[in-house]
Amino acid sequence: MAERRYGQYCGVTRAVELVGERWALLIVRDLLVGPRRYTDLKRGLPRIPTNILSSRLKELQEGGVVRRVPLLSCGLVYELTPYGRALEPILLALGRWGFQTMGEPQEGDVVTSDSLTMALRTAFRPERAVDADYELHVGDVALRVVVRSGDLRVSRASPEAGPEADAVIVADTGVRRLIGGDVTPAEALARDLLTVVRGDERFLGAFAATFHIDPVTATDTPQGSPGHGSPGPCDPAT
Amino acid sequence: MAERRYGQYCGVTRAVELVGERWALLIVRDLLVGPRRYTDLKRGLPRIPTNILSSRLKELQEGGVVRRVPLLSCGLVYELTPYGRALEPILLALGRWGFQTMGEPQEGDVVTSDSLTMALRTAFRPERAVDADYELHVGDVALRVVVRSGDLRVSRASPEAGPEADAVIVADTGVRRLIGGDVTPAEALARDLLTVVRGDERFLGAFAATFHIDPVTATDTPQGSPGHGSPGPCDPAT
DNA sequence: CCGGATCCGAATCGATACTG
DNA sequence: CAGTATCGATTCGGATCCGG
Repeated sequence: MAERRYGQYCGVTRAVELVGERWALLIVRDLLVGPRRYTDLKRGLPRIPTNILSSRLKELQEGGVVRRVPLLSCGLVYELTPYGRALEPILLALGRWGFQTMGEPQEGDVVTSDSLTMALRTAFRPERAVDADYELHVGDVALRVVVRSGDLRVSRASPEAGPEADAVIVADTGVRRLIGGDVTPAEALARDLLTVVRGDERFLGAFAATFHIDPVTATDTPQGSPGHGSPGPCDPAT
Repeated sequence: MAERRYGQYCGVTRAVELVGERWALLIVRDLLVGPRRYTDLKRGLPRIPTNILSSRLKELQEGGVVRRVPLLSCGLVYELTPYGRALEPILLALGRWGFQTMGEPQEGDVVTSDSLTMALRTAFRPERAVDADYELHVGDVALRVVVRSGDLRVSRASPEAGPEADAVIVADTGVRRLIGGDVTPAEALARDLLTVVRGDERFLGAFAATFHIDPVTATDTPQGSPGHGSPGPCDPAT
């Protein structure tokens, strides 16, 4: 099980050797939410084969990204090492980047608690954040989302204790267009992309201000430096 | 050739579906330096099978990451779309992350012009940059590295025109320890990790100030939020 | 239930050869 | 220069099984 190498002495190469294998970054994504048991990971990644999960965890441990922590008489959990946690800004940026071309969900796609939590983190704008307390339902995931003084805290919504949040938003995948700015809160309500089942509908404005991802933001360097130009002095056609 | 899906409706998932396949991010890395021909990419990725390069380029085009641009009577090049270029900060961060655990080169590892260029970009500190003009040799790659008023420009060193740069640094892979801060410029010279074949050796101090990657920088959130805690109220052992 | 290990067919990857 | 074709080696996916 020697790790598959690319044969280059380079930081990017080393990085993709550590976390570039199939499923690895999704495991890291879930572990960024918190330590997880083997079974939690399996539930959060419904289509991962168990032998692959097992291999990845082993490789991530060898790479110093993940640590295996036994709990006193309670089984064990996997958690990120400090080195693994340093991937957080990278995964948030990757999530923002991928968000922009997500389109509509494909048949069979699921939304998991951890992926939705990370999605909210990627979209969170501390500088525009409006204090509020939401309960957000997407698919069959229900999260409690508390925004307070520029800080975001996401946890699972407790099923029994009902009337706690300021607003309960039910938004099966339509929340993407709100966060992406494709629709205004009013439009989203009018087109029934989501509903506010309890609390003032105006909390939707606060939500849209707090969670937002704008389209692209490419660095507009004029595409590469000259001097590397193997292409030479030819103009692009069209 | 249907893209291999993970079955999750999530930004990170979408991102790894677009650029997570083997070799894809290394292709993007090279294209971040500038538009490249098929053959350039092949030379820059010596161990990529040509059919894989072909497949990846096709997939990256379908994903809107790469564009195929015919040159007037001069063949064609691949270049990043604006969406693809938006990966630049992510690849730079990944490069910094991987850099920290690169260790010594393995047998057969190569350093390519594009990978070294990107490595310099990942390590570049505009705020500490000292204006200078280097010629940097690593392996059989020779780059011209010009730092001027907080700006970095890297190009291939022209083999014939010799005496141009302020200093010529020859540093087969030892430059990693200098950039990583493992050694001071003086130590690097004393231990013969690199040599300054022309120009004042003090340019090495400028170089080390300008190009630097420090160890880790993990966000020190106390490891995940409570409320997600399936692990429950058990203390970690040890 | 938890934490995997094992087995096997299907898909992908790697290496080389070949072509317009 | 810019790929396609072929084929064996690996890896992945899906299912089952097993010890605590």
